[in-house]
Amino acid sequence: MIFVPMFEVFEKYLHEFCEVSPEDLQSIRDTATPKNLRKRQSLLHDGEIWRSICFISSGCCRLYRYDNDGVDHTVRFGIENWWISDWESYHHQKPAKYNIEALSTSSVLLWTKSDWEQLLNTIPALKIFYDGLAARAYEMAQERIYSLISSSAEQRYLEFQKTYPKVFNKVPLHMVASYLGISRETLSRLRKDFTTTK
Amino acid sequence: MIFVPMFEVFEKYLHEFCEVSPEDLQSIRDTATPKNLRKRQSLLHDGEIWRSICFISSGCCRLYRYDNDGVDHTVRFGIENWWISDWESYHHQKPAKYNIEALSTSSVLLWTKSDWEQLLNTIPALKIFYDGLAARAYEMAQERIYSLISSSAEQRYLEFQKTYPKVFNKVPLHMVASYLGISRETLSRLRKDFTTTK
DNA sequence: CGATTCTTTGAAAACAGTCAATCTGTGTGG
DNA sequence: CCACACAGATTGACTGTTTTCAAAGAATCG
Repeated sequence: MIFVPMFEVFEKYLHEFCEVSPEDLQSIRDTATPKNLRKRQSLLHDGEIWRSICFISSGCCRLYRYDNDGVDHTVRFGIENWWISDWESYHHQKPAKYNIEALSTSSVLLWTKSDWEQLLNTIPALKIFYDGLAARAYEMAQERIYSLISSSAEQRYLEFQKTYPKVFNKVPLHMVASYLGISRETLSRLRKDFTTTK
Repeated sequence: MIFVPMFEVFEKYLHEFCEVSPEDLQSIRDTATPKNLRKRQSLLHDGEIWRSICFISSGCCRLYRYDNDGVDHTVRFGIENWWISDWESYHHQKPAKYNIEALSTSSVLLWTKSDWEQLLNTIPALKIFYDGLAARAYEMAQERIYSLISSSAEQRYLEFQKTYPKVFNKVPLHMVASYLGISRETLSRLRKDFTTTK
């Protein structure tokens, strides 16, 4: 069982942002379920209910959704030290519209909704940390919306590469294209333009 | 002073989602600052720090941002019973990248950050309500991102009209175009297509 | 090495942006 | 009450970008 190193990553992460007592940390540890994922393994299928919150200790995942034509669209990536969830399904405990899968071998920590809520209720520092996390997620979403309505595909590509280099280096280009809202062919041609004009 | 009706709107709204005692409600009322806005009046200029949270009692506002070419992009609308803020500026108390203005005669209620935090700390029900509000805002943002990366301009237009009819009917079309990430001319032509083919 | 998966390329068609002009409705001042 | 200004919406002609479809090259993995 590769339990310990996985939790160590989380513990180190948590200590950076949040002061919790050793006892509280123990509670957090006790309620966590570690899970190892192979490449392409699914964590959530649309239609299911997402019952946990999920911290990525290592590897890379994505949140995506199929449109009416069966084409999938990458809404969000997650790498180590990120959280990934379908918040809508989680908050309302209703069937998910989104899917989550690992893009490479990954390990994650899961807490059930009730356990996590319990932790938030009993550990004020964790609640404060978590609220800040949600606030930042919203800010990032707004920034992305602004980018999508105001910038060209080329600008968005460069911005993504610059802002999330670690993610960029871990995911296939056709998923970057999907994330940017353009076709893989267009992305390919944009990249070609850079190398020929520069 | 048109103080009372403005707060009545808020009170009615709050009661729908949140149970607070009369005393708590009084605290909330006491710390609110009402403000009337004329059409085009600004609530926040980029570069300033957004120091309050803002509830719209009546009228219509928008959150927008200028790009490097000086073109403005509407990131969000707000009408009665909505909140409007630059959360990034609010949370970190740093200069705003966004602007907020009234699109028609509007009245809003403002709470300073410290007053609001005080209220959240002393009124658990308000805190729970507020957390839920933030969660829903995030879900809506994610839905919008999905729409922007997966749907055509035409689909996004119809979707917006259907999902937010009240907003749609209050704002000029060129701002709808800006919100959808297309030019006003393109929007105008999309609309023309509907009337000729149907 | 054979089979996926990922990326690139080409050509045509669909789509969206720009610029400039016009049209429409609203409200204001003379 | 009219004339005018102004903001908002539309249109035309043109240009530029993006998609689509089909095919072919890389790269990766068992």
